Amino acid sequence: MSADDVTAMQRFKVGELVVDAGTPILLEGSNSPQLFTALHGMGLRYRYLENGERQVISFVFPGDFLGLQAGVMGEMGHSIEATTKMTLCVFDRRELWTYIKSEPERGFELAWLAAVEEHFMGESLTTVGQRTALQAVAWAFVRIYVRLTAVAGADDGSIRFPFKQRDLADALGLSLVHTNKTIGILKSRQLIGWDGDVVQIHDLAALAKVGLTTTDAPKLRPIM
Amino acid sequence: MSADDVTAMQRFKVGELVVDAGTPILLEGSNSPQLFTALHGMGLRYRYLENGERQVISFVFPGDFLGLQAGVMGEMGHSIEATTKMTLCVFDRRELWTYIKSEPERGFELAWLAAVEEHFMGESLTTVGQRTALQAVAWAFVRIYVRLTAVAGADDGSIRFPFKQRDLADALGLSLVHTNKTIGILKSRQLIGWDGDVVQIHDLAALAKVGLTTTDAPKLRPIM
DNA sequence: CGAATGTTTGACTGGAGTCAATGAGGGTGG
DNA sequence: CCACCCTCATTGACTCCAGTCAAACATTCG
Repeated sequence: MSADDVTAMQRFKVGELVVDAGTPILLEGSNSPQLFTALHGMGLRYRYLENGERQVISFVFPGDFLGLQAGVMGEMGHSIEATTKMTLCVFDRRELWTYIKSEPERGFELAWLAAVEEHFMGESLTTVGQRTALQAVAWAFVRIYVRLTAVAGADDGSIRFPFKQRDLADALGLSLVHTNKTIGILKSRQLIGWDGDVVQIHDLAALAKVGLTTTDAPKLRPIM
Repeated sequence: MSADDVTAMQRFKVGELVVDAGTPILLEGSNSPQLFTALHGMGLRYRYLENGERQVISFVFPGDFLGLQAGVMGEMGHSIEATTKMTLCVFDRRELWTYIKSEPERGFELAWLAAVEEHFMGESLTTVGQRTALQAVAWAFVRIYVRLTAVAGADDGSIRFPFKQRDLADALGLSLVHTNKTIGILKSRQLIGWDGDVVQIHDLAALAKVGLTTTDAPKLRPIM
């Protein structure tokens, strides 16, 4: 964003919110008056099925915009919860309209955000549907690593990943047990390490090969 | 859309395009100068994996907007192909910018379109990841039936569905053989019929129950 | 020290994939 | 008109990946 954009965002901004780990931020079906940008910490987007299973839609990392669906459609299609303590930049939904009217370009940016989310979701859909557990887990680590290092910059082969194996399993549509065993395979092959909330990527290229993906960072800027 | 909106769309519209069955409309990675709205006919959104597997992202029905990602992000994340002969309403991408500037509300509508697509994709993700073949297939028929009858109106329990079992299998991430057997179960239970390109929904409520879903039509209007 | 949470392993089962073959239509050219 | 081919639907046999059940560890916490 340009300095101009930042100024506009500042006017739009209402305040900052700090939530503890485990706090629900947005609920499926809700029409929250607030929208957020994640500044620090990490979280989860998820939905529950009728049978009690949980599907993790995606992980929330710093820089992600939260509540787009509520802001645009009036209702969230999934819930969002803080996994660690999180700092959120808060926007008022009523101001969103004002914000868009101030510059037509704002509306375009909003659409761009939505399109990016859709893009990632399409990629997830492909992975969950068509790959073996080993491929899916490897794919997930590559995507997470690329996403985190793209923003944080620091690229020493390790990332902070404060999630549980249960979360990864639910994200990939795999059982906890099988996810654990699959992670074990990647560990034994010296491709990754995972201890507590630190994940180490020992061989990104090899991991990408296993996950049938590339290490390309996604396009991050609108083209207009 | 209001009459006003339609007028604005008309100015934006470049022309109509008729494509034969099997014609690629938008390709993954491409930056098409044109955007489309499907007027008649049906198609498929899909991606190919490195190993040659195809994942069908969604079916394209009349009323769907095509090329949003290319228009906003500058690159499609998936390909779109006509399954039947299709009539498309064509828009020029360069005009999209002009269109948005004409009324800030336009940008919002664009974001709304993207959010709706994302919403559906999130639902698909949940289904593909966590359900048995029987649940997934039942879910798919319910969603397709609800979507088609919501627009076409005519609701006599049967819909035109010009796709192959292969397409449905790729959409759900199932093998062709297993999809076929699963369809056989639904047929034997008198829940559906499928002959050629006509699918009959004999018992929508029961089907929804099997698919762990509801028969609710999605919200179709922005709230601002 | 128990209680709670999360990771790791093993044994067993079953749903879904793969391979393979048979039908069932629809086109087409001899 | 019919043999041939091609696509798609259907069915059976077999295999295996991943789910489920169950139990043992490892940590943290009150």
